Amino acid sequence: MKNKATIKDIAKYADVSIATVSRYINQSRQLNPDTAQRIKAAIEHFNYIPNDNARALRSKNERIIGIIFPDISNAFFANIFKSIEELLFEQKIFVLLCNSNEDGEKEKEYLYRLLQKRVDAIVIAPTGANHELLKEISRTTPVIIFDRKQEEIAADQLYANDYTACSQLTEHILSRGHHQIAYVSGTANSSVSKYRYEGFQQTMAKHGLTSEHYYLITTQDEAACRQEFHHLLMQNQISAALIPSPKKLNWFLMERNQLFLKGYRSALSFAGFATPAEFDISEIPLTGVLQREDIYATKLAKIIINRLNKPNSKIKDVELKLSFHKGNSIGKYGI
Amino acid sequence: MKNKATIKDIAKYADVSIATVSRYINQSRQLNPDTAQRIKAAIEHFNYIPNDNARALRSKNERIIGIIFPDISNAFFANIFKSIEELLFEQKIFVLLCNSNEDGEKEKEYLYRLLQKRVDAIVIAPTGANHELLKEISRTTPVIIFDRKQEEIAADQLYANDYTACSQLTEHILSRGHHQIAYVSGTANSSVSKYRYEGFQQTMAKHGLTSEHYYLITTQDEAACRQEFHHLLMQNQISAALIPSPKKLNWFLMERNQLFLKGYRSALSFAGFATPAEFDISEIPLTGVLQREDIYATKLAKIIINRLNKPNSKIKDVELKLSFHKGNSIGKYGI
DNA sequence: TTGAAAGCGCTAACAC
DNA sequence: GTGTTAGCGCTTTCAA
Repeated sequence: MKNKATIKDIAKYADVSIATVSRYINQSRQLNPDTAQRIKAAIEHFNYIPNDNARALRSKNERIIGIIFPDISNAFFANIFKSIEELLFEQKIFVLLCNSNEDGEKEKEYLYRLLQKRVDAIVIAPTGANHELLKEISRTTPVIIFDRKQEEIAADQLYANDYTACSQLTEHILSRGHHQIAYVSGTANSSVSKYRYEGFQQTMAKHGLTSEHYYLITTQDEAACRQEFHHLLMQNQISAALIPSPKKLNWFLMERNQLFLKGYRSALSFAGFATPAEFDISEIPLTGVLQREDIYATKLAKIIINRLNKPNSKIKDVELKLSFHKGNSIGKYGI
Repeated sequence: MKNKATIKDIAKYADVSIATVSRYINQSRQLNPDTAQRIKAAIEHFNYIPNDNARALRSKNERIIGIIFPDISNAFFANIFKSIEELLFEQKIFVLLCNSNEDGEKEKEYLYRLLQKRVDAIVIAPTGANHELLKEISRTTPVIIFDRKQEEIAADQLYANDYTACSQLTEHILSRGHHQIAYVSGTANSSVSKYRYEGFQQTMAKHGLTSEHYYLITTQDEAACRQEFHHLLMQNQISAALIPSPKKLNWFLMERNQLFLKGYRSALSFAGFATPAEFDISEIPLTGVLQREDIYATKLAKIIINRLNKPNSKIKDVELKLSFHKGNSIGKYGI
């Protein structure tokens, strides 16, 4: 590939200095119409496109951020990305998208690489493995922690009221008479899973129900997890399942549909955390906590853009209040 | 945020020249162990991280590519991204992910911005609106055209045998006796949709079936499209539906499940193009063309990496041969 | 309104 | 082994 034209080529061709060309490009000063015309012609002649990196090196304004998500094929994160991308595009901000794959080492490596690229900010839904590193980075580079709250880090954070929401959901299940409950653990180590589980556990404890009264499913693997759901739907011991993750709830609904279509009607009640997609595909009105990606995305984009424009503004710590929808998927116990 | 340390700071602190620091960082030469030790200490003292942009400016090696996809929330593209990201990560290549949203203007703007960033390559599943621009860009920057073949552009291309695969699928439907068929159009303007439609249409024509013998659904909007599917499933005029897009096939399966669960058993046969996910969620073995994202991704990554390492190597034009799976979703006509 | 020159943070050729 | 120096492509004073 041949070398691209530089500002020098333009200057020489238009018979002006490079400073003048720069002024033309940035429209930072009035130029003699004649000069401007010559520069314009030169730019067209060479198909000149300014080098943004050289520009950034000089003027310290990258207009690039890095986003580290644990799993971009997870519809929740994919939808978040899509939504904020739109808002960032308008602000002429580029995104280096990184997939940590829930792997602490990979996440760490990405953090270093993003720092080398001198991104204007790092948005991250952290694995939890690099807590100290994030704390340190946040002292010199804007860090925005998304979805998974990190305690004791002085950075913008946006997360949900996971503890409370899950606690309320548990209360509801109990109020319908269920006392043998299956609980499906979320991603290991993530704060989201932790808080939701605490919400569940402590609410159970409040009602005198200990770990003997619930059945914990900790499998993360899709096939194995669906196998567990299968068993759950076929038996009668456990009367309700609490699935506090849209992705796993989706698997559950798939599994349930399969059985349903084969003619098996399970009596198992269920509830969980869901995005609009799961509410949509469930044929029975879902009882659960709705996580609207568009709301997350709008708030997240706002925080990002604000941080870039006002690097020294006060740190934001936003807890999204998720609302709890009462459907029919939790039946009255025994009926 | 305070300014980051530069190579100068390190040099001064370690009492060496910046060249020596550079050598230490790049391990490009043997250093006196003592000197190396002092530099190491200085780097730790300042928490120094080299500026990759300055480096790239000098040595012309960005190790960044741009990817423009039409819809990253589409599971097909999200999975492709996830898979190639893994391979690119190993090669220390960053990705600027751009969502064209099927919008030609936005795509055009992204193309210019990527050129300004001097990306090493542009990977694009084009809307089709910027054909000429792409042709021009491909003369100076490596362009890799994915999924949607663009005629007459001298760039690496990876796409599927859409015409043939869809033609075979149509043959199969006809061989089972169906002659009143619904065809669901894909994305407007995309070459994928075009070739698949031609495959369908010409195969129909070969059997003497013209546009009177099939019912075309062109809606792109999700709700409206599902509404159409609903009608289709409830009536008896049309006996088979051909849905040549995983995304829409997914909507179709959802709609079908809803009806099924409500007790309605539709006699409609159906087939389409599907990723493993759709094969998985369909309770009846699906008849259709399987699009394995992992295969696309592996080939795509290989092309990208090869192009970056050998910019002048011969242009690759790869047609993926999609295989056609015979399930049970196309019943024998009248049964 | 324009040009000359310094310099952003780094690499690489050349010298010692 | 290490330092000096030029320069990547651009912006931004400072002069004129």
